[in-house]
Amino acid sequence: MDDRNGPGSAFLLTQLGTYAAGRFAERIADLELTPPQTGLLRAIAAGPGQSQQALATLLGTPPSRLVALVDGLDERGLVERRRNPDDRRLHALHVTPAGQELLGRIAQVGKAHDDDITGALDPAERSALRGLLGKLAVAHGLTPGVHPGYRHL
Amino acid sequence: MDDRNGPGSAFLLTQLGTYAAGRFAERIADLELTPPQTGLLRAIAAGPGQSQQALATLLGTPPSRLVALVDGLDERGLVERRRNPDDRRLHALHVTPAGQELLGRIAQVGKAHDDDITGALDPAERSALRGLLGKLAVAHGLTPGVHPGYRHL
DNA sequence: TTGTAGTCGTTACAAGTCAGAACGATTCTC
DNA sequence: GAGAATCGTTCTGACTTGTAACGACTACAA
Repeated sequence: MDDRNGPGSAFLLTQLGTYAAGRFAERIADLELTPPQTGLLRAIAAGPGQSQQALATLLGTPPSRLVALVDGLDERGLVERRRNPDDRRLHALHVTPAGQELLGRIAQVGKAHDDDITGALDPAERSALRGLLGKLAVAHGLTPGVHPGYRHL
Repeated sequence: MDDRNGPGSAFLLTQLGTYAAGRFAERIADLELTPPQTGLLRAIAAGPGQSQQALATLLGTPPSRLVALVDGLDERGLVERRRNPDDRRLHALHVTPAGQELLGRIAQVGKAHDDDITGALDPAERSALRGLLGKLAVAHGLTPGVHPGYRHL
């Protein structure tokens, strides 16, 4: 390969991305959450009252997957399915107080995770990296806060 | 969530990483290769004559998975299993001329992929990004050229 | 030498995950 | 009101993956 120049940025990006995803999964496992559950919980909190189908299209997952995910969060009392009185087919999803409290802990974990990943950089470098990554995310039209991982979430 | 500051670098990293991985998978699909096959082919080329078990531990995959992967490359004449005369249990893996030629095309695809991913940055920014990502990869002890994706490869 | 333990590659098996089709309940349209 | 369409759910089939057993072969010990 053309390793005379070392790996390209794209390769480093996927390498670091999967590494970071793995570390994050380990961290939130302490909260007994999987990455898909975490993403779903955040998506529900970001737009309360959304229907499952709306979330399915937003997250890019088949509706049948959402059922199991919502079930898991519902059974633990983190999320509620409220019947929409105007259209009783829809289930309006809301985060419970317990879910809100857990979101706070998720935020703490996310912060620690971020510090861990970028720990080798000084503040100026961190800021520069953040700017460059944000620029790329915008350029490729990535939805803020949503993973493009079709299979994982 | 703490989205008042926007997403952290770690989140952007996983988001861009999975996105880049998906785009790369699409590109090499034109060569009728999957990402795991591509990684394996490169690993064999990087260290010719290695045994399958050595590769399994290097890539972090169970040996039983390697069998199917090597089978796929072997059937297409890209890779050879040569019997090691000193220890006939081992299969020394080598890339065939056809495999070498395909590696050349993979390198071209990788270059185009890299330009695509970092296309929104000017040369100075690309260089800066490359430096920062390389620093992080070293800090986290990532093996050069090997994905930490336990499931994908 | 013989035999016993250990290693390598392979195969067989079981568990889990996922997408797509089919189904009831409900609503919209004509 | 009747039929088409929508939402959530369930069911089913295909696929993937790790673990465990198996045969071939080697290394070490008596």
